[in-house]
Amino acid sequence: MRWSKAFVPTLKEVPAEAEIASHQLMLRAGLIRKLSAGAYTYLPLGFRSLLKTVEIIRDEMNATGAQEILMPAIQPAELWEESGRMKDYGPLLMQFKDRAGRHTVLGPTHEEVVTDLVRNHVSSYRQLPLILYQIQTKFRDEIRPRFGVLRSREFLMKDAYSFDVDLDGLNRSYEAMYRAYCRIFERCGLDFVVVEAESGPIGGDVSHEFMVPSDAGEDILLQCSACSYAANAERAEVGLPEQLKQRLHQPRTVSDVPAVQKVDTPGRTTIEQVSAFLNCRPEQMIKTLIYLADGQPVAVLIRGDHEANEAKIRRALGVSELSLADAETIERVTGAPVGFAGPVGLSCRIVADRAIAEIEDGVTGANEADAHLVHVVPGRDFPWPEFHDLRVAVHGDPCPRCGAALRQRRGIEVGHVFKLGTKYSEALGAYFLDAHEQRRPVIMGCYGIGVNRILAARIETHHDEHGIIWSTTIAPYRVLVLPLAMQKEQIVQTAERIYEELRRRGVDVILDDRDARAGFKFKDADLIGFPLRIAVGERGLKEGVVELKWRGSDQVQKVPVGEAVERVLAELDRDEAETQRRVDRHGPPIVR
RNA sequence: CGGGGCGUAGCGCAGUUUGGUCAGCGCGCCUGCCUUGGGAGCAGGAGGUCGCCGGUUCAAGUCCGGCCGCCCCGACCA
Repeated sequence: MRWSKAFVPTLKEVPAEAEIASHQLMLRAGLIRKLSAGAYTYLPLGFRSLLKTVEIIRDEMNATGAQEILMPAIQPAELWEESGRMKDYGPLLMQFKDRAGRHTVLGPTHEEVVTDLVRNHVSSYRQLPLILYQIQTKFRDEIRPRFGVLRSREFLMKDAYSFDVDLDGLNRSYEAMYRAYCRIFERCGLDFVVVEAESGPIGGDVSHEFMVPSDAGEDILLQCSACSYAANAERAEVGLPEQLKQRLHQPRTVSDVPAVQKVDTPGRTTIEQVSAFLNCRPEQMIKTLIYLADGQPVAVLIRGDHEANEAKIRRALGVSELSLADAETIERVTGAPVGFAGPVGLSCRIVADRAIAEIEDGVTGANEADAHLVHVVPGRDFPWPEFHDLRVAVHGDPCPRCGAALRQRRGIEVGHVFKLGTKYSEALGAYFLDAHEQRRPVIMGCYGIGVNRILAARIETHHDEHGIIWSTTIAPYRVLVLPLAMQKEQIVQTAERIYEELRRRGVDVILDDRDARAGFKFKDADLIGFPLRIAVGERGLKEGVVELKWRGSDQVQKVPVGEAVERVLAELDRDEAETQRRVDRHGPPIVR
């Protein structure tokens, strides 16, 4: 490509709308432009990177035996009613009625459509296993699109779906996808970690996320400082030290805590307000949350400085529906308005996070308006409750595997794999006949990659004050030939020769043939971040050399003009081999 | 959806408090000269219904009302 003919609108100044590095650089380097909130045009350079990423994904997916298909973005709403997901996915769906009045949605994901396909065309165990995938635009009416392409309303997703006859088959498919994902992200030049995850509205029980650690990430992950445990904060378990474990079975007898005392706390309903008003620490407070668990009120006790984890509560209670109770229910259950609930004298079921067992002299709501209780001792003033891990894990908590401290960091989710089981096959009726003529639901898994996010994550984690630092694998062009002065015949001719020869040898290369000053071209080159730069200038030519420089390095290699092309090819080969080594270094996946 | 901020030329911004030489600056763009190893210099020039609609006023970018768009924070009693 000749730069003079290319549509590459770079920006010297940072657009006001962009806050994080990747967003700013994608705009400045002329990779994307915004149409409206969460909707972006990919310009030629950005689109090249996107397509290269797609090709890597396709290559690795095909290598697993998965088969590529393309499903419609337009989906009948009935399918979503049928799967039961209209309810919990509803607000996220872009919906419309077509001219015939048919309720239609734009696909945010394709479990329904692919399961419909399979139920209609797979009826025998002989047709399984099967993995189908597609790379397609997804639509989600996000609450708040943000950070450029990191959370957008329209984005490119690779979604794969596996269909197996039994759990062993599912495990094999899952592992194959997991392995392929590691290879894909490694090839794209991402530093990623795999974490245990909550499956959310997709459903299923086992799930892993592929995270690129970065402060710009929206997810919080907890990683053990000693062992290999890593999990999304939504999922992370809190380790149980032996000492605390003992205590859970046997309330300590405390003799030096005075009797419970009721104190006035007019209008103080939050932990902050009460702790400030009564001058106590949030760690002393017993937060009492009234939930409706499958319609039944349950009081959940959480230490004041901790946060309840609804997924954990749901699992601990063994219920499918869980939500915080409405004001009316709270008043009925506790006898007090919202903000004054406490476990003392409460008649409904009570479950507590394990940290409650360590409170010796607690503060909690009095189940009476404008009043709290102090000197509350669990086991003395209210029955010793059942204990579970019910809170969100935080930095410093013990690892559930080895007890070492968990470290907290933020991460960008680039991929997610789920073991779905039979959620969709049963809801939509995807059955097959096994070898014993038994009718059984297909066992499913699903596997997603946010393609746009790969670009953003790479940039977010690989840039400097001058611009982007691409991996050669997904850079818009791998090589830039940069003649320093266009009015010097010899410079232009040399640059042209190298450019043409590289093209002939199959290298994707761009020639900056713009009649601009050298400094200007250098700035653009660094901003976009073409990995390998060949500068052709008067100074070098006097010695018969051109200058080779990798974007991420300070080293400039002087190479005789005649050897330039071979050297570039050798450098690219070396780089490729290095990538391959990194990919191969990934051993068997950590699938639990 | 709640809170906060913003909307003036392609980009970044000033001007709005106190209505009236208030259509401005820098970058970018065009023309010419000059320059050519890290976003040069000089001269000339093009480009804006001041987000939209309505109101107040002799007069509105500026005041009032409504709407739209964009960005950031936060979302289900703690």
